[in-house]
Amino acid sequence: MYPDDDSAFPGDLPSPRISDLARARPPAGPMGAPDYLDGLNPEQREAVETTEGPLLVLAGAGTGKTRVLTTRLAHILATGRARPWELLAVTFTNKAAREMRERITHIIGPEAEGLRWLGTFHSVAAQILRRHAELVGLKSNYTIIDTDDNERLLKQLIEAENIDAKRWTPRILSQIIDGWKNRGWTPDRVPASEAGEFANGKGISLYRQYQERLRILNACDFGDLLLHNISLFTGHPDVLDEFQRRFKYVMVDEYQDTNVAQYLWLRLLAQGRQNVCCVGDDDQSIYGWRGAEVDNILRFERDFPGAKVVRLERNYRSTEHILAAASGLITTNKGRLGKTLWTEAKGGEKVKVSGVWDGEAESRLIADEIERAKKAGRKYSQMAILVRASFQMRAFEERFVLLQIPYKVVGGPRFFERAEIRDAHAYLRLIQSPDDDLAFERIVNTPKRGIGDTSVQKLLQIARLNGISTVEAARQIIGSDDLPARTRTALSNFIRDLDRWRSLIGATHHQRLLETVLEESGYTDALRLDKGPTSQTRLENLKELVQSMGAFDTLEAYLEHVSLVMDLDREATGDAVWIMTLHSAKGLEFPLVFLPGWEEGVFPSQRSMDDKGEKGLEEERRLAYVGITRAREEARISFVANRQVYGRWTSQLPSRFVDELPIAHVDAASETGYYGGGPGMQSTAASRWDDPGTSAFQAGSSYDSPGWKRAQERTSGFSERGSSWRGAQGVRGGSAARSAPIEGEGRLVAVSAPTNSAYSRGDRVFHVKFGYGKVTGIEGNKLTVAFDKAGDKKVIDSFVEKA
DNA sequence: CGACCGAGAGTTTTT
DNA sequence: CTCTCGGTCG
Repeated sequence: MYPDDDSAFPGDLPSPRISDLARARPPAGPMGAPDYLDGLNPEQREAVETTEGPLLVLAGAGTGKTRVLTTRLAHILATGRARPWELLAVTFTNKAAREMRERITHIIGPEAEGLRWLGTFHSVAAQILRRHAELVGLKSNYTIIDTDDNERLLKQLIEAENIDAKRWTPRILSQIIDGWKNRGWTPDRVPASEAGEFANGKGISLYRQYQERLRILNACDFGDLLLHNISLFTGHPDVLDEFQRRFKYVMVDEYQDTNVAQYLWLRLLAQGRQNVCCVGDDDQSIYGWRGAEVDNILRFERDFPGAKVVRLERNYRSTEHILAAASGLITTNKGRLGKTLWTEAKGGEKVKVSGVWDGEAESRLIADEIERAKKAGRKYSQMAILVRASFQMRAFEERFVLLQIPYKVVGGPRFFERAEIRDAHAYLRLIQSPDDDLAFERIVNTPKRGIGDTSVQKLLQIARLNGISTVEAARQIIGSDDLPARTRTALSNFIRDLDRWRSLIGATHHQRLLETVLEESGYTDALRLDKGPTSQTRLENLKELVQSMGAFDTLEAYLEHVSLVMDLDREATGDAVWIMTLHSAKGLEFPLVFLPGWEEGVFPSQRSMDDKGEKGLEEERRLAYVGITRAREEARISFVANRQVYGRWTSQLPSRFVDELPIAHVDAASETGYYGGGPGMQSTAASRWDDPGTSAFQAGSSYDSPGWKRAQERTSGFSERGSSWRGAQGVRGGSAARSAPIEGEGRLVAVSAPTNSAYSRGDRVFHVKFGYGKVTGIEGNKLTVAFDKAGDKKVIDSFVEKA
């Protein structure tokens, strides 16, 4: 897992102790302590003031993590322990880095501008690599390629190997290679056991070829930034030493999301002085699927002997019920470092759980609640719908359009990933550096100018054979008779245009330059003629792109920026409900949060469980934890009995996570009539939520009460045995007698008794969505029915009636 | 070169 | 179901 754990690294370097610490006096507040320490709780303050030696800050959701991080940085600067350029502070996203910089500026003023090494892992690594690129076989003006270029490159390699590119797609290979890079493996380090991952063992060889192509192109992908840094440090101890000395203090945000390569990188840099502070929350590790290793945080104390661990457990965000519901849920996970969040915000609303008939009813329910909340004085922007997967968003969007509720979808295709933006960038890149072959390939025939694929292939071949750039190959071929005259003319015109545009650099402002290029190349004209539904938006995107370039002095500066910061601050839109995935909600908070789709297979996602088993399930559970803890005042969970997935109706079971919520902090909302979704279902007699005496989590009870312990010991999912949801539905189908509440381990549990089902095999039944069918199997209150039209389905008996 | 058709897929997202 | 991709035909 951790390659060459110790052997690959140079031995510990002398760690010079800073003897003249803290001579400078920080600005003093009324109590004699510096102002910025005011209002920190004791744990936060300890984390801030523990500047020397390794420190792990376990910061639960809403415990003031960012505040600690920024105050700590400010404290180190204010006490004169280090100068801004001697601090290394890494985050995962540009947004986090920006926010941190802003907040530090707020505390210490303009001195924060000197924090050159505050940034994302990738931007810091890119800076380091620029200085020493030649030591890993690159030039310092190397380009950073995006996933698009990456896949196109791989496609060429796959095809050159005569591998079936349908079975073994560039995307799959790209992901495999990325996974290897995330684990810190260069081609010669990939273990043989991984060889079978792609096209019968051709993966490693393709990886090697890919790296070779990148080197020739003087380019790297995102993973390379870290990997090249690691090779640089391990291969050149003097360079490592330089950076170890430079970085007096190292700080890492969201440590639970680091992958192995990032971990190795950090460990190399922090090894010298040992002044490393990692902040994270193992319970919020939700990026395992892209290489994050929770292990990194779990093993911190082993990697840095003598490490101090500070737990931030006081939550400032959510009310007691929300916190308790989330905490109860997450305790089902094993292998946690363990935290017990608490709050002074007692009471508040319980977490509301509602079950409804289908997706449409769910969107109707949530839209209604949003309107009601709006009437009660909440702003739309205080409410958010957090879904597991983006396909769930549509139902809400449709409903909102109908009711004219303003909403804003976060995520989706990002600005810099749109084709038209990439095309524009490719033009700029090619104008800037004529040997950017990837850019050339991208736009040589965009818009269509009569240079087809065959011609391009020929150009590539010539370029490869002669070791020249594709543009150079094009120049040569124009003078030959190797291509049809028409194509040569087109190519010649294109090259002529490129040269002309290039001559404008410096003379013309880069904003104007891009406009000229887009006009003269025919790009905008082609878009204007395009009658597709998106062409208008694309034109607007291009305008916005031109706009965004204004913030940069030169074209070069702009291009350097976009390759690393694939993110654009869009102007804030007005008051609107947020719709986003749980993943993109991490780090955010809202007074009112809706969590729809809590059904087995949707959330937890079937695929996560299939692919990663128990580990995948635990990550899903952490995602649920993240979801609930986004809520400040109210969290509303919902699930449906029937859902249309890819046009097929499927009957759904409530998520096991619903069952894992501690009863005392949950409200089944049966009194409001939601819990059944229809008339006659308002008062669900035997909902397990209603019983007050069974909770391990009652107000005032401590987490180590006997009931709590029992809840922790409970292992298997409740929905295996039946759930109150079915019990609730039972009322409708007249099958209440079949679902009897029983007392089990201190919990009131509705379990179906399999013996007395109202149906038997062979019965003809009718289902509202599926139509007529015949019962072929009975399992508790779940029936297997062979429907005449819809085929075999598992349904809950209360959803069918005798035909 | 462009328009049309059929097959296949179809979490989560950053840099 | 809906979208994207690739292939084929005119």
